[in-house]
Amino acid sequence: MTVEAAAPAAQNAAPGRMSAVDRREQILVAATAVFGAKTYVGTTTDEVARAAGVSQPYVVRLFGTKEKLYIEVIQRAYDHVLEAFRQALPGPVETRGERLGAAYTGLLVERGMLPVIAGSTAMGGEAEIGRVAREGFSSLWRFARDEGGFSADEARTFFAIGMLINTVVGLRLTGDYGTEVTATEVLDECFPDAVEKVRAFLPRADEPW
Amino acid sequence: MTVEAAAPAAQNAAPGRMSAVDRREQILVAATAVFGAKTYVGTTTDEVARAAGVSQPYVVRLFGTKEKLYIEVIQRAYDHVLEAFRQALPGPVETRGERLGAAYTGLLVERGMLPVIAGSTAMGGEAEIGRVAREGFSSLWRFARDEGGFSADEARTFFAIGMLINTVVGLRLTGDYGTEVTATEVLDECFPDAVEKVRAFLPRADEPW
DNA sequence: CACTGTAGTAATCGACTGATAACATGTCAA
DNA sequence: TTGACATGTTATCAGTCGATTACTACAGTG
Repeated sequence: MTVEAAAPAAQNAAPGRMSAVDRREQILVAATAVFGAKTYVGTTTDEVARAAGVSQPYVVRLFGTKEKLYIEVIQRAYDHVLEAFRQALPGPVETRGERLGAAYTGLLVERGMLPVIAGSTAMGGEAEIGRVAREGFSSLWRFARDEGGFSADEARTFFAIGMLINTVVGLRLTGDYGTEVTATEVLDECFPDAVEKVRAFLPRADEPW
Repeated sequence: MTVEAAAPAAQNAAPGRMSAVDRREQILVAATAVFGAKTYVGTTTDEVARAAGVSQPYVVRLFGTKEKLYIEVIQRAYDHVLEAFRQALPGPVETRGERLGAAYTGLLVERGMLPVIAGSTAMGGEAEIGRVAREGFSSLWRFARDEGGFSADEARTFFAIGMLINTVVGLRLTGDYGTEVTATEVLDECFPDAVEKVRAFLPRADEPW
């Protein structure tokens, strides 16, 4: 009704049986893509199921509820960010910000990862989900301060830019690149090193994902 | 089901009849609060109606569809931000950033205004809504560049901080102020001048709004 | 081969929600 | 006053969605 449902149908055609552990991971990957494209409430468990190539009741049974599934999705997303940061940390302090920034935009290759992070930051009002989202953000902040050696002010700037990236991604500004002044300028002048990655991996405005 | 519905029941007890124009504005105010608290898809037209003190069908009839209502809400929100920026612009260049920043956080007094802006930046995937959201963001950017005299780099930093504010608001980090390290640090060290306003007007993590 | 636990589906239900239709009430001009 | 339009409601529907139930099929073990 509100969303022009585009059911993509089993992206990774799932063969016969699979171990529950593998199936869980596969569903989490699919769910990340769908939740990232349609937000938490806008996503149906059926869409997740079809994206993963399984039946809708099976998704529910594996994760209990849609909420629990979403919580696992954002926890996994924050874990991936943290892991990417950790791997990008070693190196000269001068380029530390660029390295971590590149590690963040590098996550664009994992469909829905960044949109899910961005979307989770708007869900502080939900009791359980809000708790997990705050904890996820906090874990990144503490990493930057404790392990990364960022000062409070450096951390502020770093995270601020990260949130701007989230916005660019969320708004699908990349679709207007080259045709609209603001979009072109934001991307071209402000994220010169990321623009290629962003443009390559991001859905355009007219695509559901 | 997913959201612990807390129907606030007619905040501004609407007396008898009202001109359609006033009623529209009243509903837009209420809708801003509800959409801001529960996101677009998470909000029902019935909640908006009860918050405004009218019946659900009347909301639908006045605005056509829920989507059109939401579009008016975010357009109005971006208009308010632009207006606040415009009023805060005159003055010395040195404090320009602080003035505009204060104008932005000052919008916290209008319930849902900032969350609605923040939420709209995640809806680039929706055809109509995405168009309006991109146009809204673009209007702010062009204001900063053309009327505000910001360089591209200054604009980037300014908007990045704004998006970080959105995140703080969306995550309800203010609820953890004083009890959690990250929340306290982000608010205390990074937004020293805004922390009072934020803490005064923002819903806590356990409140729906 | 039989047994058993795990992977998976089809069918279906109850609650919710946006929208519509039909009806009611107030207000103002002539 | 009366008609006519604008303001507003109650009742209700049709579609959607998360969840439950009951069933099926496969794989490994003894």
